[in-house]
Order: sequence, then C-alpha cells, then structure tokens
Amino acid sequence: MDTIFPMTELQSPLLTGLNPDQQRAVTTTEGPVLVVAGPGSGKTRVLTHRIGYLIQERNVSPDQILAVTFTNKAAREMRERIDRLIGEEATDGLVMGTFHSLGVRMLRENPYGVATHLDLQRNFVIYDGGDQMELAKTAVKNAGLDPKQVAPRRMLSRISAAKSVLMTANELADEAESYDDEVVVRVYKEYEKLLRAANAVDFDDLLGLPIRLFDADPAILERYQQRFRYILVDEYQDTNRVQYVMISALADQHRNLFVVGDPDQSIYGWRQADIRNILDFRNDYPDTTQINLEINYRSTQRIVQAADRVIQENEQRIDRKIRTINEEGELIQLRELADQQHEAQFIVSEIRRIQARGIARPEDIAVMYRTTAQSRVLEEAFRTSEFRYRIVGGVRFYERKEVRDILAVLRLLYNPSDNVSLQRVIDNFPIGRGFGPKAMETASDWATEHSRPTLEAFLALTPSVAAKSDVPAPVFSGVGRTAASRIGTTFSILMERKNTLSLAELFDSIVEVTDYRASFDGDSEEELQRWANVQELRNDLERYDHVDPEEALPAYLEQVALIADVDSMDEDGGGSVTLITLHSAKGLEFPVVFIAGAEEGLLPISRAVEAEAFDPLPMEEERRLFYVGITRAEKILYITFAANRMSYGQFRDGVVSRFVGNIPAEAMRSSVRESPRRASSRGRSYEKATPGSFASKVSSSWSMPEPTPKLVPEPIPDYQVGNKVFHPKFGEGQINEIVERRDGDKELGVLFARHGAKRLIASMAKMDILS
DNA sequence: TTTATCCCTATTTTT
DNA sequence: TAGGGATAAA
Repeated sequence: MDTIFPMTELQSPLLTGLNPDQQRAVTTTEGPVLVVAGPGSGKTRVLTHRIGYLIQERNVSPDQILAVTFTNKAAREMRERIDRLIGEEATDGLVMGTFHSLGVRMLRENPYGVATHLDLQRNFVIYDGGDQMELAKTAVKNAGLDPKQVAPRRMLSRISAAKSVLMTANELADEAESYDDEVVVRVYKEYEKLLRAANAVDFDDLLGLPIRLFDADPAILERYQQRFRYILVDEYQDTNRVQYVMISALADQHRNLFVVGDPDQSIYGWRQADIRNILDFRNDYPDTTQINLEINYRSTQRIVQAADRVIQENEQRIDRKIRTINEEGELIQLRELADQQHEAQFIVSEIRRIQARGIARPEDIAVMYRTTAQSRVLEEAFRTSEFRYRIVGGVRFYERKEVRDILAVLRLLYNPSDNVSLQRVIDNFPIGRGFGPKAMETASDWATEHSRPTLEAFLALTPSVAAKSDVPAPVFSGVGRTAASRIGTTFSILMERKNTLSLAELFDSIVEVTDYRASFDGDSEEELQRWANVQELRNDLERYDHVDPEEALPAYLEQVALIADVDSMDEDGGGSVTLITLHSAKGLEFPVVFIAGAEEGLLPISRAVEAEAFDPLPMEEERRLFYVGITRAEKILYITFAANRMSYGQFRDGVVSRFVGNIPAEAMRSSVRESPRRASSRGRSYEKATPGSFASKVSSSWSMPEPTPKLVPEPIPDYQVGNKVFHPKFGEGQINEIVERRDGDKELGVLFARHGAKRLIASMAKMDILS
C-alpha cells in the first residue's frame, strides 16, 4: 500500500503511512481493544506498528509484551518487521508465538508445579496427531472395545473437543447422555492414563494444562499477569474456549488486551474455534474500544467485489462491506476442465503463460484447494513441468515414516517413558526383530510393577545397569530374550553418548548402532528417496550444532512437535509455485491465485452439504473458506473445477460450486462448457454471463488463451461407428451406433467390454477415441 | 514371529 | 485408489 496520510505534528514515525483507523489501533494502547479487520486491511501492519509504538513511544519493556499469533511463521515475520521498524536489540525479550508454544513455554518454565500438580516429569514430550492415534487405538483396546466398531479417530476428536472446553473425563462422565458418550468417557480415561504413563502431553494439553496449573497454583498465574502488561492476539476469530480462558486469565490484571480478527474468516470451527469469542468481546469487556478496518489494500476491485458478494450470503455474520481504492483489475476467470488431470494441466499451462508474459513469477503464484488429496494430481502435473513448486499441507517432512523413526529414537533418549516411540522403534528398526507383542507385554508389566520407564526394562539387561540396579531385571522368554538384550545394549550406548554428542553426531551414532540403513534394502527410486529424507533430517539436526548438547535435544524435539507446515515456507518462495490448502493459506497473499476444485462436494465439502438441512453452520464455514481463498489474491484470480473427478476410486460428476454463482457475472469470465446436462440443472448465475462473453472478451485481454485444444473448451471428438473408445468410468468399448438428435447432439450406442451396452450423449460422454 | 496376500473402508480442514 | 488390518502360511 502506498497511500500516504498527512502527518500531524509530533507524530511518531511509526504512524506514517497508516490511515486514521489504523493509527487509532496503534495508539489506543490502554484498555481492551477489538479490531475487526477485513482481509488485506493492514492488520499485520497495525500489530507490528503497535508493538513498535509501545516499546518506542510508551517505553514499555519488550518483555512485558505478549503477542500471540496463529502460526510460528506469522510470529517470525512479525518479529522481523518490528526489528526493522525499531531495531533488533529493541525487541529483546518480546514474547511472540502461537498459543501452543506459549503453553509449552509456561509448562517448561514451571517444572516444579508441573511435577506436583500435573503429574508430569520435566522431560515430558509432546505427542502429535500420529502419536495420539496410536494412543487412541491402544486406549480403545484397553477399554475393552473393538477398534473396528469404535473408531479411534472419532474418539480422538471427541476427546479433543472435550479438552477444548477444559473438560476432564470425569466431568464428561457427569454429562454423558448416551451409551456412546459413556464409551467416549471410558476411552478418554484410558487415553489419559496412557499419556501420563508415557510422560507425554498432547496438543490440547498444551493449552489446558497451563490453566490447570494456574488453578492449582495461582501464584504462577499472578507472575504472568504481572509480567504481561500488554497482550495482543491475532486471528482472534479462530480461538477456542481454552485459548479464550488462557488469554482472559493472563489479561485479567492489566486489561490491556488487544485482539484482531475477522469473523468472516473463521474457518476452524471443527477445531472448536468459537466465533463467539470475537462476537462477545464487547460483552466481556464493556469498556472496549472497537475499531473496524474495512479498506482493502490488497486486491483489485473485482476480487474485492467478488469476495464481498460471496460472503454476503452468510446469515451468521455482522453485516459490513469491504471496499478498496485499488484499480478494477482483471476479470476473474472460471474454467471447467474435463477432469482433475486436465485441471492440473490447465493450471500449469496457464502459469507458463503468465510467467512468459512477465505478469508474475512462480513465487507470486499459489494454487489452493480444499483437501490435501487434491495436491497429488497437482503435484504430478508440476513435477513433469519446468516449474519448481512447494507443497504446504501434505505429507509433512516430519511425518514421513523414515523421519519419524529416527525422531522416535531421539525422543526415547530424551524421555525413556515414551512408549509410543519405543513401540515404533521395535516395529521399524532391525534391532527390534523378534521382539513381538508378547515380549512387549513382559516389558510393560515390569515397568508398571517397578514404576520405571519401559525402556529401562531393556537397559536393566545390560551388565552395567544391572549391577547398579536395586530391582531384578525382567525375564524374557525364548525368542524375545536376544532381541531384548540387543535393544538394551543399543540404547545403553546411545544413552551414554546423548549428553556429549551434538545432535548430528548422535544421529550418526543412531544409524550406526541400530543398523538402520539395513531396513532400506531395495535400491528402488522410492527407497533412495526415503534414505535421502533420512539424510535430510541430519542436515536439519545440524542447525543445532552450536547448542549445548544437553539443551539441544529438548529444544529440537519441541521445535519439531510444534512446527506447522506453513512455518517452513521460506519468505522468498525460492522461485517456487505454492500449492497449499485453503486452511493453510489463511493470512497469506499472492499476486496470482488459483482456486482448484470449486465443486459441490469438495468446496463446499460433502459433509457440509449433507448437514445443511439440519445444521447450516458447516456450510457457512465452507463459504468463509472460499472467501478466504478469494481474498488471498492480489491481482489475478482463477477458479477451476472438474466435470469429472475420481474419488473413492470412482469417477463422479463435478458440479460447479454454489459459491461461484454468487460472484457477479460482470466480474467474471467463464469458459464453462454448455452441455444439456448443465443447462438443465438448477440455475447458476455464471451461465448467464457465458453466452458470447468468452469469444468477445477474450481477444481484448492479456490472457487470450493460447490454442490449447485439448483443454478448454474441450472439443467433442468426432465419433464414428466402429471406433474403439475409452470411457473414464466404463473403460474400453466400441461404438456400434450413432443417432442424430434433434438438438444437434448425437446419441451413441457403445458396447463396453466390462460394462456391456450403454447409450451415451456425445457431448457428455467424454470418451477418448482409441482407434 | 514374520511375511504375503486379500479385503475393506474411507477422505475435510491442523496446532 | 490406497492404506490399514485381518488372515493364512511358513
């Protein structure tokens, strides 16, 4: 944004370039402030300038300021911006990070309280989704239930939902209304037991346990209350109940609470984000100063207009309008493609054109989609293209099996009670061969009986430990015995080394001692890639080379546990096109955005469609998600969808998303294939824009499509009797009859090898002619 | 206990 | 389609 507002005299340089509302948001430092900030309205700017202003103009010590952001990346970027504003040394001590990192921080800072009130040792580890899943499976079994009937996944989300409103298993039991609720309670209890036994916490605990700690020892809360005189929270619309409680508690003393959010961008309801947090802010703090930032500095008029019209359709919102003084900009382009492969190819070829014409560089471009599954096909198209790309929100590096294996060893070395990691090591490393469930039971029983970490059952078998130990070593029978002592020996060596070696050296030790390389037998490309990932992990560990070995391990593990996918996006984009889920894209912006898969069932997701009749909220959230996608775009926006999409291993017809119909026709150029099926389906406004508009508008614009015949609009093949054809659903067949229809279309009689005779309409059949 | 093979079901989004 | 889990065989 380059609009310069007049400087009043004695004005802080931190206010230059800010509009009056933004200035007010920066300078209203005392008391509760609610900023409702539309997309692209400069809220990050407000946050950074406000922090700079507090430090520089109000002489607030940086360590009295707490800023909570939604991702670590946002925190990092904000810090850099503040550093640039007021100098690096001036921000020393500023606490900035996600709710989760704030949570761990408070737990780590109070090891004594954690041990006495929360039954956790100081070396607790953080369990991520995968670990939680393992735990949930075991919990279901331990509760005497069948994992096939009681899906651990569902249990996990119920447990998480309970924890998000600070409900313990016992409290949940009091409210249980159905048998299913009671099942949840039983699993929840087992789950907690397992967590504690593993000396581990889950993500929700990072938010809930600090609050339990505050309750148990109010002095701890008081210290934080006194310390944090100024608290700022970004993306307030996506906070849940626990987060709300945490922030309210911390802000209770000084009440200098500054929250920024946009109810229209609330997209984490499924994670128990409670939109009431922002809607009720003024009730919670009656003396609130509310500031609305409504001018969009990011996007063209057309994009802003489209976004505004789309979101107006929601019932559950505060009515307001976003506006911009930016130029009108290009038309939004809507494209229908035959299937997801074509969609991906279209996107790639369009990017090629955009780049060739110097309109944008690859790093200026993002492709956004609803589900991670969509990234596969897109990735495939990019892999075979000349473009570099990066995927945000897919299989994350730290979630790859081979990477997790090594991490499991590291975690186990740090926290020998980490049973999930122990099991993982036994299952996946050569040293675990021959050590089955039965032997594991022996180890667990021994650990429980003697109240020791399970790993010690193995260590106790080694001479050095056995000599010093005051408890008898466990007795493993037959086959498990050799394996057990092998595991014991291996870990006793690593335990000895872990405090003296750097993480990278420790990595080398692990690979050497466990003979991990041996589990990569083949030399297939995939195996090589996996081994390369292992090596990549070593590089990652090297970043901690300069850190004291005793500090490095916990610091590294924590960082890994809390890292989000967007966090690892480098600033410059490194010349890569970004492939990203709509959820992860929140808070980001790109000159060029593609929203792929704008189809009913995908965006909005089918679940929301199904729920719509009795619960409209999920549908509204889908709409907000689409809104978030649109508003990421600065200059150029494409929306694509596929007429045919493979899901569940089956093809299904794609119908353009209902949300697209709310975009004003005059802001859009659509090249949607007119077909009898579509014309007869219920009215959509994009179709009104279609007749004639494609041919007439296209020639006057930069984006005159190159002739890409097999893309859009897809021509109908010249089917002849006798042609061998391929149908996406029915497979191979042969045309044995063609009948002209009155509407000019043709009806085809096709005999399919596997599905028998079918009659198909030529314009809809989407078959390829094989011969 | 390990390995191979088959069958079944599931897909939303993430700290 | 794919990945997980169950089943059978060695």
